[in-house]
Amino acid sequence: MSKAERTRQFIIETSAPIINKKGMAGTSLSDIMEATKLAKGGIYGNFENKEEICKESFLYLRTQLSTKLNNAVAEGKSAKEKLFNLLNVYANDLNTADGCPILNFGTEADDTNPVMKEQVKKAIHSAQSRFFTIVEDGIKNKELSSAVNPKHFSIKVFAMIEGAILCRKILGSDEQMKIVLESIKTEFESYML
Amino acid sequence: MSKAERTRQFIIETSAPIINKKGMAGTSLSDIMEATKLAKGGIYGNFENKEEICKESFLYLRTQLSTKLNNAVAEGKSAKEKLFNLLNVYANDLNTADGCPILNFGTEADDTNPVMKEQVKKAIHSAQSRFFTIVEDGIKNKELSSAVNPKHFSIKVFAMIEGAILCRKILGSDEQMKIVLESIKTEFESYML
DNA sequence: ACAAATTTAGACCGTTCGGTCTTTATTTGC
DNA sequence: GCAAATAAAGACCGAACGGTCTAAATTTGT
Repeated sequence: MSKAERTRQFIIETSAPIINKKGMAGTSLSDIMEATKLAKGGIYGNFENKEEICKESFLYLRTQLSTKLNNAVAEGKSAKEKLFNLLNVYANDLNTADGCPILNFGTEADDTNPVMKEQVKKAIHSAQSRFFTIVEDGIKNKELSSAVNPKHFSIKVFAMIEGAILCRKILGSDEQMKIVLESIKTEFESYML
Repeated sequence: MSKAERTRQFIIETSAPIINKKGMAGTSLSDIMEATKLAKGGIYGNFENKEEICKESFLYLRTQLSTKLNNAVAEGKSAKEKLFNLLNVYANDLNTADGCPILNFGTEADDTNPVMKEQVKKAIHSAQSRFFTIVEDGIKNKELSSAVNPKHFSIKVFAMIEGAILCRKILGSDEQMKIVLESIKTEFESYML
């Protein structure tokens, strides 16, 4: 890893949480300079423009969270374990401490930034398919009733969790998140054979 | 209504959809000047600063949507009618064409603007209590089983809808919203006596 | 319709914005 | 350890930012 590559990575990792918090438009280059303790030259030697830093920051946050979620799933032996492990990652608010990147970047990009919007679109599909696969496999394994619709379930669950992340952030409490996750668990258990 | 009051209202109504789309940080005063065809003096004669325009714009959007939702509920005779009418407003994506203000302002304000955050907080509670009251009244009227928990139901439903609004915006399709709303209706019907 | 009061235009202000470029400092391969 | 290559510093740029203020235009009460 060359010096430049290390610096580039360092800039991304340092900027990502700031951009996630303050937004793309709300984060200025001086915010990034201050956080990285780098001068303009150090930044622009590694990135073409602010837009690129934002794009890479989203990709980084998405990968970070994705890895954590995938690992949680992988640790489960059964569909139930997989789903519950996955939900527990969302339950831990440190994992989306500054909010979910899908929510943050998505709401900002939807009307203004088609490139980012496309990235968020991929992220949504990937998050939903994580739930989908668990349920689908559960049905195949005869762990779950074939009456449950994996597509509908995954869409509902994803939507509910994103909404709950928003509520947690604004209300400053994870009470609602807990209620939502409990409800998902209960519904899932009702599908078990 | 004085001239100034009319102008002030005109500025709010013109700016609100722009700020809802582009965000508070992403909307510049020149955006507002261009949209209203007013010069700086016309704007700053009626508002102290950009922040105030943002605050009033959110309040306006919130009231607009709130009124539409409340009217829908009021038109229903039974709990079922009330809820279904309410959900149908969310189903019509024109009502949240630029996205839900709670989602848009909420995600931007959460880490940066405590005053706005507090406004969004109120909006969430008010939206949730709309669902809560319908269910609670339905139980009182013996229309719904007392087994259903109004608080949990309203939290779940609100979260799911907010998530679905995000998905509709990013995915550019209301398929998922339809699935979510149908699922809510089905669940509600299962509670009916 | 006219005078006083109010509202709006727009020139102006300092600041900050994103971005460039030359100079200096630091890595890197040998 | 030294020279060539690379990376970072920071002065500099024009544009755009939010906001002020005076002068002109318009509304208002009579």
